[in-house]
Amino acid sequence: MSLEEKKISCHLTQGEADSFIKNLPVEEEIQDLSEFFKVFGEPTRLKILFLLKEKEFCVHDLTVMLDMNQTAVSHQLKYLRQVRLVKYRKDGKNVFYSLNDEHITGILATGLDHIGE
Amino acid sequence: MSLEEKKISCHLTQGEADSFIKNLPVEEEIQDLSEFFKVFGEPTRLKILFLLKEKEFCVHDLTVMLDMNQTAVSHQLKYLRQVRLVKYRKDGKNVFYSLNDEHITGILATGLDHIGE
DNA sequence: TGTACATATGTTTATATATTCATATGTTAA
DNA sequence: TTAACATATGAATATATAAACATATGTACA
Repeated sequence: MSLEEKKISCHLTQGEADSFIKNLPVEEEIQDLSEFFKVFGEPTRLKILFLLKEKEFCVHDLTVMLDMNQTAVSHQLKYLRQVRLVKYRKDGKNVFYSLNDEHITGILATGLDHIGE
Repeated sequence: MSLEEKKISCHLTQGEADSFIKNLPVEEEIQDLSEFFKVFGEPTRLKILFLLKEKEFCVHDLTVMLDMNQTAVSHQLKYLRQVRLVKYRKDGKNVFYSLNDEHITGILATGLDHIGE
């Protein structure tokens, strides 16, 4: 019996295990992917994204509609900026934010579809 | 000038703001949705899901392939069970886990598509 | 130029949670 | 029925992070 055939686990040989591990996304992709999904795993960010799906808004618009602290909204917008899901333009005293990724609407729709069962 | 027309924010009247707020998913949906996405926002859970996408595995299989503490794996499997993304069957000493949701593959693919740009 | 307004950001605090440790439960086979 | 193995789980710990607080920056306008 070769080394390859020896079970290292319930039903796995070393060779089989290696093969499954090899087909996993590499560590960096896993990290990036989890950070991408993490964005959507927080209620405030979700609400911001749902609002921006309709049209661009300035920070104060969002603060009013979300009924939240301006600071909290700004921090979340900074977060969304860093992961490049939103972009912004300055106009006088205001900064207008809008979506910057065409996947967002689809992702949100899939999620809604899921919980709507 | 009616109350409706008075700006309460940068460019919003009260009526407009109310309208956008009304079109948001209700609070409970937002909560459910964020908890759904939160599942995918963690590297260990992602790896488990990617592995289970191939075939069912017992806890020890996963522990070996992920090179992780059995306890940590069990805790994440419990989590995944609770949000109904995996199901399990017992077979003697082993418990085999498999995916329990047809959205998962699509969600993962969309995410990979996103980070692959 | 000073005041009000809009936004950003560093720090702190409170909370959530991933992992580990210790241990319990359950199963199989000697 | 005892030993070895597989899995689960409660508690402790360490870390991440959302929100709040204090404050800074930047803009417009009187």
